[in-house]
Amino acid sequence: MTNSTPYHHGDLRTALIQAGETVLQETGVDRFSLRQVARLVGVSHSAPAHHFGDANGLLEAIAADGFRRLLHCMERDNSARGPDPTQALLGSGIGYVRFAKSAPATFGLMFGPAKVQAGGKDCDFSDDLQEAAEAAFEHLARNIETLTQRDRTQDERVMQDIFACWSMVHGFADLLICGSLRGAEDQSDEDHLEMLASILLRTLPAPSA
Amino acid sequence: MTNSTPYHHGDLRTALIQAGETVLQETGVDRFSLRQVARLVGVSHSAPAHHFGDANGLLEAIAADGFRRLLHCMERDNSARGPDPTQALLGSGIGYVRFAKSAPATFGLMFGPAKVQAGGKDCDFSDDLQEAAEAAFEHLARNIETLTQRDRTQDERVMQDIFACWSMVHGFADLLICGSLRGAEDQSDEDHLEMLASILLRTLPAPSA
DNA sequence: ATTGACATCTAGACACTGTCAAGTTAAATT
DNA sequence: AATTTAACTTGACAGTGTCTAGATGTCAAT
Repeated sequence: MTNSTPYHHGDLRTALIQAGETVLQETGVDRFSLRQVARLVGVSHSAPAHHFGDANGLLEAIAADGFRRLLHCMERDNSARGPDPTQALLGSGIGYVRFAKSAPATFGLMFGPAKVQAGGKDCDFSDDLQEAAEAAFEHLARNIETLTQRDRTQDERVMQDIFACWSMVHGFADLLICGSLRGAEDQSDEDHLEMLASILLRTLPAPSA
Repeated sequence: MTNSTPYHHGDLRTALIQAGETVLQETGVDRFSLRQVARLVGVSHSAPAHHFGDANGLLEAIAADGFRRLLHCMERDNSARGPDPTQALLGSGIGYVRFAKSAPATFGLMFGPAKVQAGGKDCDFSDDLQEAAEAAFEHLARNIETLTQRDRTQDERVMQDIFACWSMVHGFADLLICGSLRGAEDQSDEDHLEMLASILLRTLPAPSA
């Protein structure tokens, strides 16, 4: 039945997430409105509440989706750089920044005020979020392990390497997004990524020959 | 005239900034409300608009104040570590993170969606913000210059050193705030700072002897 | 096929928000 | 002392999140 306005939207949940992300990018987090998302999809204003409960519920779902796409970006650029561990890790970092620039609002949401540990009544969304976030972390951790050829459960230094690398890439992405990297403003996107690569190379732990 | 409710609040502007920061920390950015700030100070709901115009105006003023306090924290821990350039720079980084943990909501605001380049009708607040932000940047830049004994206008590598150092410290602070540094969750605040110091030490450019 | 349980969505209401226009009061200027 | 100017209040409007109750479709069991 292809009625003009069917009572049951086929797959409202994912449609809301998609529309929500659109609204998020266009209007920013502060102007984000559940009702506007509902309007965009073409459902009543309180339909989203039934799927995501709270307004944060939708944002959490968007953030979880963001983490999955972040992981995808990292994996993509990681394997695009060939088998060398250093180059692969460099690729992951570049993918990280590339994603942040492609969806800055979502990126800010993912690492914004900690909604993860909020965990209200419905913890399933939070669980989904946490799972997606950890998957992205695992990708980075494994890459550093293969680079240093050490196990993070055996050697404490590996954890420090992970944090160091992650902090650098994340900070670079965040500062780039909010426009604080003044001197690099007039440069192109590729210049940014190249710069990240060069400063990352100096930070990366030397590969255990 | 110390009347109970004088018509003219002595110094409403700074009172609003102070109360605004309190509300920001307690309720988060999303639940931040101009009216609540006005209520807390004890003025009418539209009094803030007269001082800051937009709602973003107050947030910008809070952010500018945050940058000044950030600089203060950096300078404090910088000189507390003695004259050695490496130790001094380390202190600045520690001060950076210390501030971020003491006022996470303000910190998130400062590096959030770029309001700086918004620059609506009243650009004075934005100018103030930009000025305060650049002052903090200058502190870091000068410290790296004295460490490497190079001029950033003469040598391009200095700019890369600055970005590398800043990215690392900023990323560490941001990840720490949003609770993404899982392995370091059970540790105390001092442990966090110590860890930052050790991973920073490996990143910092070697002092030009 | 009918029934009833269930998930999905709508409609209306409430308190709250930001912002605008107009009015009121105090202070500063002349 | 009169008038301009700044500081603040009051009231109104549209928009928002969320709650409650009701309408509509779906599906399994009888």
